[in-house]
Amino acid sequence: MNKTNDFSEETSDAEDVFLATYDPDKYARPSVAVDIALFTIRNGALNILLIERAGHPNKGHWALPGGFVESDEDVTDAAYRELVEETGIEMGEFYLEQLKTYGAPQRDPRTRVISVAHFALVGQIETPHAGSDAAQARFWSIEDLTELPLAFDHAIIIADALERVRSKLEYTSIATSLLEEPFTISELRKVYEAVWGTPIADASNFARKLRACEGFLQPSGSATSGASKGGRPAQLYGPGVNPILYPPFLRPETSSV
Amino acid sequence: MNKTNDFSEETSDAEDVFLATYDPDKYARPSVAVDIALFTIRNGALNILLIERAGHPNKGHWALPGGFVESDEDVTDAAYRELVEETGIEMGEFYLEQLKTYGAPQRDPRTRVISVAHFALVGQIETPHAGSDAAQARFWSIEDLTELPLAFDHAIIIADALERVRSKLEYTSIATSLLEEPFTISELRKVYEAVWGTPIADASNFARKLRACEGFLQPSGSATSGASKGGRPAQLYGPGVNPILYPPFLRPETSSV
DNA sequence: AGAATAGTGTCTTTCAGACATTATGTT
DNA sequence: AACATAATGTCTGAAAGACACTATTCT
Repeated sequence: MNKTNDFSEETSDAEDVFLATYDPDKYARPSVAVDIALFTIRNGALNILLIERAGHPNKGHWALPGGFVESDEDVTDAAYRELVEETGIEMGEFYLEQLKTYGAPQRDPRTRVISVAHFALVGQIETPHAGSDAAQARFWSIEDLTELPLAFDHAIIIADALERVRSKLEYTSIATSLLEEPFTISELRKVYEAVWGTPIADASNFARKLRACEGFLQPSGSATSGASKGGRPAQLYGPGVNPILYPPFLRPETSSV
Repeated sequence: MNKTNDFSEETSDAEDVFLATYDPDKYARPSVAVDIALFTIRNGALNILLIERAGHPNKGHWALPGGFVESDEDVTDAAYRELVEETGIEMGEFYLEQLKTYGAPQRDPRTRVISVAHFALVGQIETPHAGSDAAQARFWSIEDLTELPLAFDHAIIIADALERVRSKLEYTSIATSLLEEPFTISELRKVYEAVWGTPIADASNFARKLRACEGFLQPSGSATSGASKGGRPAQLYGPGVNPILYPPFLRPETSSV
């Protein structure tokens, strides 16, 4: 294994044995894409942004927004870029995290596409216009997805993203990314209820627990006033310096199964 | 967007706008590889399999085993295949799970390689022979890695894999994949101590908690006999039908930070 | 006043963790 | 007998969850 071409040394992630038996067809390079499950709260329900496919295959089915990774671009940077391009929201206005990579060979029937899926969370956002093509873009309530035809393996990606988000609400502050600042603990509780799809039995225990976790919520000092249906004004908060909720607030058992 | 070539429809994971402005250089297809962090227990310590690089770059540095994904192969299947090829262990003798995808553009200085990292757990295993090339393969204790030069971004991958494994011991049965069956609860506890790098304060509470989780351990009915330094024989177990440990057994705080 | 929402007090149950005790084997 | 390891009993404190009660606003 001491050839003089550009690949005389074994590649970083493979061993010499593979280059020794290199077959350009066998190792044809796949396309690498990112798909993003963007969640937001609308009318008290968890929503996800989907794009209707204008062409075959899966014409008329709904797909996650996404795009190809550029040749000199970090994979997660590609996810940020795509989300900004397709929704118009600004960097720093949303939370984004890598979810999982989907690499079944036939997941796209036309050509090999390996997709690095991400999920994103945003507070208020206007409905994005469809892209420069004819595809339609809109938010769908999570509960309505069962009746919606979803493209490719995107139903699985969405299910995995949902489970990840639901799980991370238990022990992190990501729920605050689904709200504008400042927010009340009641508003935050309603986010939890929307994401988990189940009511939290005791609002006062929820609030007490979050307040007890040092640095988790940052009190703004001010409180709500007016414009409500009555009731004592609530303290306003922002996310604190501590993104970890400890002890965690676990989902009711009915929703975790 | 109604051309007549093979890409007249937008691709599954990208939007028409990208194909409309398609630039073959901009969207040059990267190589996609898998890297595997294979853990096992040796002499009571957590070990990881590494391969010494024989060529530049990073000559003499240690790297995770891995290889390229084939053109018609699922990404996770590639990880299984590489592990079997490079270690000789059989399918079903180890646990494997996708970890995370690493896609920084310069992570391999020669060419764009996006790596889908996995981690794997195995019980007893003989030291694998190096591949067909001159590279050396051996297990390293996790504690010795600080002094070891690691190739590319593999130090980060290993750190992420370690954290994932340590975390999943708390609420799943994956630790049993680091043992041969049947095993005693003491042996399982020593796995936890090796992975977490910290002693479990009270062995009896640990055993009681695992036994209390229904279906987590499958009693074999028999017990150890002889070949020990004395002491009451222990019951022998295998992994049960329930892979979730609930309530979880959390790490001592000293090791989780 | 009455409704609505925010927040506190407190009790019960569950569980983590410490530690003492019993059980059963080897040397 | 002495020792080693396995397993049980029991106590304390932390936390979850239920629920009664107080606080402060709007209509």
